[in-house]
Amino acid sequence: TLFRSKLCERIAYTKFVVRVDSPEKICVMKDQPGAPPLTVLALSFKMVLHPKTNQHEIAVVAGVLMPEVSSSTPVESGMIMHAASAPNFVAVRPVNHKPVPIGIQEQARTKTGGLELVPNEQALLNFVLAKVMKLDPDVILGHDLTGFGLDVFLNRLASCKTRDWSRIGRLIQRKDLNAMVKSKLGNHVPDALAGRLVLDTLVSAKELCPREKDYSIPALAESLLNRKLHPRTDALATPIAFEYEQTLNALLRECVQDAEISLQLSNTLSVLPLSRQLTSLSGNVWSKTLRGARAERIEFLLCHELALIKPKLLLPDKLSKYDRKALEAASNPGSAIVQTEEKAGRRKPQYAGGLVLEPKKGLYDRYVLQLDFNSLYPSIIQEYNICFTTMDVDAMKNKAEDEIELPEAGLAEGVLPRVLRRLVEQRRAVKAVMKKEQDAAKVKQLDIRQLAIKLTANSLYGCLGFENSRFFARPLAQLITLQGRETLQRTIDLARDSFNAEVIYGDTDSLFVYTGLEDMMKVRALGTELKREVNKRYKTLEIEIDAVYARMLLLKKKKYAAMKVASLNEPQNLVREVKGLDLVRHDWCGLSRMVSSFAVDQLLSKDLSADDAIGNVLTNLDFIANQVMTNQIALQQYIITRSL
DNA sequence: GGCTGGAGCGC
DNA sequence: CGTCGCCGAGGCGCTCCAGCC
Repeated sequence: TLFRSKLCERIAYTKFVVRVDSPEKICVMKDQPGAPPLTVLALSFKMVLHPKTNQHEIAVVAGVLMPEVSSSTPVESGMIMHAASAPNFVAVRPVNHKPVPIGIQEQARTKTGGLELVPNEQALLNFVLAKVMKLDPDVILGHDLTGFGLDVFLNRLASCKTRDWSRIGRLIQRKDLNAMVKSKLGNHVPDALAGRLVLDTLVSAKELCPREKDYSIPALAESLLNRKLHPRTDALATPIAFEYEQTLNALLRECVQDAEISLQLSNTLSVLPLSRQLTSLSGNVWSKTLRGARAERIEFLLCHELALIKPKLLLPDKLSKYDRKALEAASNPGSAIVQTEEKAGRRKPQYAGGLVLEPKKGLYDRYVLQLDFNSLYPSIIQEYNICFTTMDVDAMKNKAEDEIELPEAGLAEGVLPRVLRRLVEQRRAVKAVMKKEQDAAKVKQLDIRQLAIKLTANSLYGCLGFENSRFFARPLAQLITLQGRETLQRTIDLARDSFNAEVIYGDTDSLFVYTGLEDMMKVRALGTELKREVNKRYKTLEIEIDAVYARMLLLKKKKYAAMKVASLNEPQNLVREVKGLDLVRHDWCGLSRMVSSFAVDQLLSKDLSADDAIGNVLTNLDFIANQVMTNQIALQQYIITRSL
């Protein structure tokens, strides 16, 4: 039944409300007309601290609107530039009861740059609510919205007792917002914004670019958008910046730029098309995919898969911590209840993980060959048909690792192997399209998509070992990592025994072989031969030549640096790769990283003997020490970043 | 000197 | 109209550091 919203009881701010008697009456349309375009509103805030309450208050809001965004195809970059050149609005209010500078007042009067001047925070909040109502965006987008911006916004809406606060979403909500934001239970942003998608580019970037280390706007703008930004202030501004036209103008520009950059990041990463595909893949709710809840995606993926198999199976209950404790207590009535301190951080490991070889430390100056298993854990699940449908997980619950046995050969393919096989097939298809694609931008987007499929496949294993997951099955996780360790060990033994190869290091799914060779053709031949010998032992498991290094400095487990041959056809073209060393860690200052980087460059230099390299390093150390003593190093170079 | 816990990496 | 639900979080391995006994 389709109601005009005004005629029925007010449920939503939308034009129409559709009410369905039963979920069974909902079906998927045949001949889908294609998804309607989305309206996207990028928001950005600047906060100040209230001097007495020490609470965040909102002082500036900027919005950039992008209408007619497709959720199926990536956005062309031209459209973003167009949207960015005209911010939809930027609003500012006086801070600490001091009027904003005359120049800013003048800008607001003449509406230059869409600037709006409002008398106080309450008015600012209402201004935003009115804008959101009018523009009615399907997607509200911004950087760190869920962790900061919208969170503070909701808190301010509550504190200022704003009328009809739920206009920020599409559902009319009369709940007491104050009670909502003050209850300790998690994040209320998505609930408050019911009916709109919340796209937090910080959350998305973390999921889609796991190798990135700095997820701040300037860092992401540089690495993903190739844009170097001017040094900027924090989202938390100082009140004094509101007293001068120049500093306030800079603040306003920054706020608009943050919204614009966030919009560009979302487009570059194709967050909307990608999250929509991921959602279709797992059959969960889109807004949850955007929240980055991987465990829930896997849960839905498996629930749908289980609904298809016959005979039908009961799904495992989803147990909360409380449920699990109650069950535990019921099964051991005599035992005392062990109070486990649940800390927010990482717990102690519950089972053994990957095998890490003790490295043969040193500087290697001839070719090193690196071989990697492709998607080791997903492959193992498929190779050995590991699944709760092929094994009696309950019976193994309290067994030691070496008592857990592999499923018998010849059983029908389990649910987990089948899901993974499908994911692998899809990823292969994406990669095939990528190879044919000429457009570099589209290649990048396809690359992100295949990465996302890979991440989904990899997090399946993670969810088996995750206590709060519906499909938590520690014995399976244990068996998978055990097979991983054995697979790597067998490969090392084979390399040593059949090829007389010197394995100098290996971590979980990789091994590094010192070839002692200087002829690339021979290195490739060895690699190919090793690969063939390993792969013929398995159906699904597959090892590949991951890299060849011309020089390698191996220091410790998970700490090494090497010159990687960029392309096997051009062995002269080398790229530095550094893992785990101080110079890749943010908890060391810039100066330290610089010195460390110089040392690594010297040691890995093709044209230098080790002695000469060491000599240069020592000279450089003296030079830098002198600069430090004579105060010639910028203070910036001494800053370390570390969370507490 | 051994132990523990936290941070931040690697996979 | 308010209450109820009380969730919301992928894994382990390793090094380095601080702090404690």
